[in-house]
Amino acid sequence: MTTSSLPAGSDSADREQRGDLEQHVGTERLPREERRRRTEATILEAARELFAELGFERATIRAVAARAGIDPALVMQYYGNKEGLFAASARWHVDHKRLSEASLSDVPLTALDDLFSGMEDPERRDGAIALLRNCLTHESALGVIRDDVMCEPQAMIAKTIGGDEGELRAGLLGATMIGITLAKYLLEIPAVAQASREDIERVMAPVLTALVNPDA
Amino acid sequence: MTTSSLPAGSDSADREQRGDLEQHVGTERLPREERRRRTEATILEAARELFAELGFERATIRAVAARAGIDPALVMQYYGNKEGLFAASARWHVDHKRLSEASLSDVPLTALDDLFSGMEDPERRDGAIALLRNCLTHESALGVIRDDVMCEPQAMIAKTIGGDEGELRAGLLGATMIGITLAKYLLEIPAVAQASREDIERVMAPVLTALVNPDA
DNA sequence: GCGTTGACTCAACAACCGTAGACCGTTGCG
DNA sequence: CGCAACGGTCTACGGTTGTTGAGTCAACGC
Repeated sequence: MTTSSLPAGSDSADREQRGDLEQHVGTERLPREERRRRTEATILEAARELFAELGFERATIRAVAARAGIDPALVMQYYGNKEGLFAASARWHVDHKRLSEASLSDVPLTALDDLFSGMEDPERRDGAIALLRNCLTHESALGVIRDDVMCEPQAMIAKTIGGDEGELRAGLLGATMIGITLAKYLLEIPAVAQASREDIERVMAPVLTALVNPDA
Repeated sequence: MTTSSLPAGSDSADREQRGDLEQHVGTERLPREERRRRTEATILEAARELFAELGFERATIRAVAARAGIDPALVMQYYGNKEGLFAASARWHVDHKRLSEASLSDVPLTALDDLFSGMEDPERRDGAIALLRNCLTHESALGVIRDDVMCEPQAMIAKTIGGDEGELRAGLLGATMIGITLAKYLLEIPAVAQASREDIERVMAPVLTALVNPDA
């Protein structure tokens, strides 16, 4: 019986917040493997939420465990240390195939589309925000953003653009996309945050076209 | 030399790094007022450097004091608490007059110019980077970025652009500028970081013109 | 049924951080 | 000169954090 009660009076009251998902992973009886998978997923989901909301430093392992309804030590058992937990939490999905197959005139809308669908999919959203939120203050988050999110896609786009300015233009496209993402979803600059996906696409599409295809 | 070694020894051994500016603020004898001003400035400079390099959480008051060559308690005496120190450190200069007087066709280059001159002026650079570095994880840094750096200038630009899309376009201009700044100076995306100021201005000027003045 | 494995908890450690208060020597003023 | 004010240091407290190791109990294979 894994009590869903308060951790009595040990260290300090781990009363973070939540009436959210207080029940421990398995009040129900389950086969070991299935149970393990569920706990792992529960921890990961809690970690993603907190890393996304609070950032790496302020999201404590104790708070993650409390949100997942388990003991802090269990988090260590699953992910080794806080860094490992973060590495498993922060994820960004890039559609390489779609991007490499896009023609020059399709690049702007493809990029915008990838961005929005990623940020508006509840499945991917928290992982992406966790990554973005920490990319300025956390080394490994920066690494993922720089390499997987920026450099790699940029290389493909640069090839599509061509010329000796291809890389620079692709880089500036990436910078612009990051800027819009941050402004809308992290900084929540009103003018951008309140705008609909369609508004932004309509305004930005010709602008980005002027960036990647200046001769058009 | 900006090595940021982590404290190796125990609590009492505050031997951070040395050789840097180890001599205390006044080995020399100075009038009280002058002496006070100098220590204050020294602390602020050390704080700016560390907040810019490491971010708010990882930049400890002990490390700031060590870099300034003084006692940690003195920092508290000058700035009240860590939050106060940060508020005094993180600064962004916006040239309101220049921006409000710019004609529509001048807006792009004015914005780019303000950005670069701010980031390349050693006097303002660290304060700006300290602000940017923490704007995703620190509430008061976010407040300054959102209000003073984004919203306020955007309102002026929106007025210059006019129309019912003015605010959105001004917001997206701001988002783009932030994106380029982060990519070049914080994330250090190679394609953008290695590009010269002139390269970026040349490529982006017509693009930003298409954003703020789509009818041109 | 029984021993073993594995999921999970409990209690604690060691380090570090921001901060407070007592203390010291010099400077400035009457 | 003498005394108050001030710049500055020293020491320590209370709290939080990541992390560990021993221990508990149900699930599993035989």
